[in-house]
Amino acid sequence: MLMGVIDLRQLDLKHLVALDAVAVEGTFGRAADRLGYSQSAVSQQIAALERLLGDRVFDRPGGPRPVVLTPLGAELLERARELLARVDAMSLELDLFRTGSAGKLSIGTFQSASAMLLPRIVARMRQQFPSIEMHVVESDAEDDLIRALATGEVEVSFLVGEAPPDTESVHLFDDPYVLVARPDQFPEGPVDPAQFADEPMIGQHPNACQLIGEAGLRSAGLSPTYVYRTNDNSTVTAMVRSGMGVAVMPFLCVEPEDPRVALHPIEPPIPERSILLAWRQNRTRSPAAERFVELAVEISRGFAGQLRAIA
Amino acid sequence: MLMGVIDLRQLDLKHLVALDAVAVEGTFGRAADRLGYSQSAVSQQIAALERLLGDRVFDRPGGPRPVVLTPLGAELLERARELLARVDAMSLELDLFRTGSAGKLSIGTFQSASAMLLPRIVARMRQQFPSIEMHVVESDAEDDLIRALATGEVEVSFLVGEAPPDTESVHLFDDPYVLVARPDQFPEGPVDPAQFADEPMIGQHPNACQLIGEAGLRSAGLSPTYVYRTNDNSTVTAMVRSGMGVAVMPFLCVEPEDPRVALHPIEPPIPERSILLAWRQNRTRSPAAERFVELAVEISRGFAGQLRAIA
DNA sequence: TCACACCCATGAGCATAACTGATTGACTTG
DNA sequence: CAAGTCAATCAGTTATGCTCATGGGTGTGA
Repeated sequence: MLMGVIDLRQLDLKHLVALDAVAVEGTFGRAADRLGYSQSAVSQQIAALERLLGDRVFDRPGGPRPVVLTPLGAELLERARELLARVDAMSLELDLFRTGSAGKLSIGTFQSASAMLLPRIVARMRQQFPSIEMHVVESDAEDDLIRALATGEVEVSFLVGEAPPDTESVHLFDDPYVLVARPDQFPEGPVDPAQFADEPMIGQHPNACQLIGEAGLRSAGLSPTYVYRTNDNSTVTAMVRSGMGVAVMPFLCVEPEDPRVALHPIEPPIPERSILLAWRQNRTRSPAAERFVELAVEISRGFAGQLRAIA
Repeated sequence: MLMGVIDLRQLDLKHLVALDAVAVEGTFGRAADRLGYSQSAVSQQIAALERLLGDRVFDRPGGPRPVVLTPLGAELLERARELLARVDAMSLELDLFRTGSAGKLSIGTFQSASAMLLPRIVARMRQQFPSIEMHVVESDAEDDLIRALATGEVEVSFLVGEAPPDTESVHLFDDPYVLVARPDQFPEGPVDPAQFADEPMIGQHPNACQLIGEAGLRSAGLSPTYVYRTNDNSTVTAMVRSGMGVAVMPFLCVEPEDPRVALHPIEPPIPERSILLAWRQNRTRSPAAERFVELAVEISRGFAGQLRAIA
């Protein structure tokens, strides 16, 4: 940080622009015209530059002959142009960033959100803002996501349940738990928890969704016994299909188009799983994050409609 | 050149330094202490930055909590640090250039100078200033060299004879023409031009050195007939050795250690060839060029002594 | 050779930008 | 709720940057 004789940090970028203009025009006066200054101003700007460098940057032959760069001036100009180009590039990049058409966005998510919700949002983002670079951090441990949010590792994160402290969030929708069973196992329509109280259960390894679901079942009076646990949702349905048992899963987690299993609303319902999108409280969000939130809300509305259709 | 919303060319580098300090310290006040400003000043500097960008670069939570970068601020800081590093590098580079310990130097030269003089100077330069990058332009047409000097393609150039207009120069030494003959051809010591008036001559294709030499011979009353011309000096001596003829060459051009040819001063002498080092008049020379001139003078003095020894 | 044209440097005057110091208001914490 | 911390802001001063006018130095053409 300690500089030698020259410390260009005191430099004014205007002076470099003036240097360039004079070098091109060959005359302080014409350069001044071009820049909209008086000749005197340009003279003083170049003088300031030379004071900073400790040496002349132009030879002034006097009379009507044009001024010419000294070797030092030529070295400086070469670097100055590069620097100004860099500054212009910065202006552009930051402008793009500010308007949200470029930038980086890190997103926290968990399995079911990344399975059903995230792909649609990401697809829309990539289509509307192709220059936004997205990075996804997935964890099924809610704590990880909250921590990532707090450290800034992710700027927004999908979460389940209540908004943690120091965050703001939007509620996206409530994801009801549904019963997944063999097609012939129950008549179409709602099923009472009592009807499958004795069925062996298929489920995920304990994570936020799973635990909330189990708590819901217990509060409905059931004591479910799990005969198989896997975090792979298609394996869950496969197990149901094979007759090993039934599953109670968030609607988001099941592939609704699979004709080989039946989905039943649970009636009376067990508490829904609230899906929300959270970010740090009182922090300015990047425009990219704003867009992401907007899109998430919009797409979630579509999901909510879908949910009403089966519930 | 027309900027969008943001034009960082109006930016003051001090503001970027302040941005960095605040980001590191977490507080306007501590950043101010570090920078030697008042808290108010830093506050205003950041405000100026934000005015320029059109958006906040820090979130100010209020109270004793530290300020934190907004996403835009983080993007800016990343680029700002890069830019400041570049500026510091520029300071260093220009300082090295200014003191002559680094830089570029283009040198104009012609055959005999590049054969005998240039290697020694270049060697000393490379040894004393290893970071100076030298570029040599060689031409046996004096006009080319003068033109290169005028356009700035070379900053200094070796020349023969008189200094052209618009140049300054130092006289390095006078290079006498010597007779190159077979060892048994003449008795050791000076030879009168009349003694080899009828000998067939070996010489170079017409260039500055050669023409000056021929003119000298003619003014001494000779009408030399050339039976072989080559620009390769060792071929000239080889031809002399083979008995094809004798050569009159600038002393600089002959390899003085070759025992298979004899060198004779010419007495009365034909006009010497004045060797000088020239540069553009009234132009600031780069420190590298100054060093080069100094070294050239110094080394030429050694040559002059060597010349006196045989003349 | 002399007047002229051209061009940069410089000084005076002025506007504005930048900094200091003191104060205010917002917010957190004990 | 009081104390402490911190950024914003206001007023006042200093410094900087600009314009205008002028001076000096250097080629150029009558």
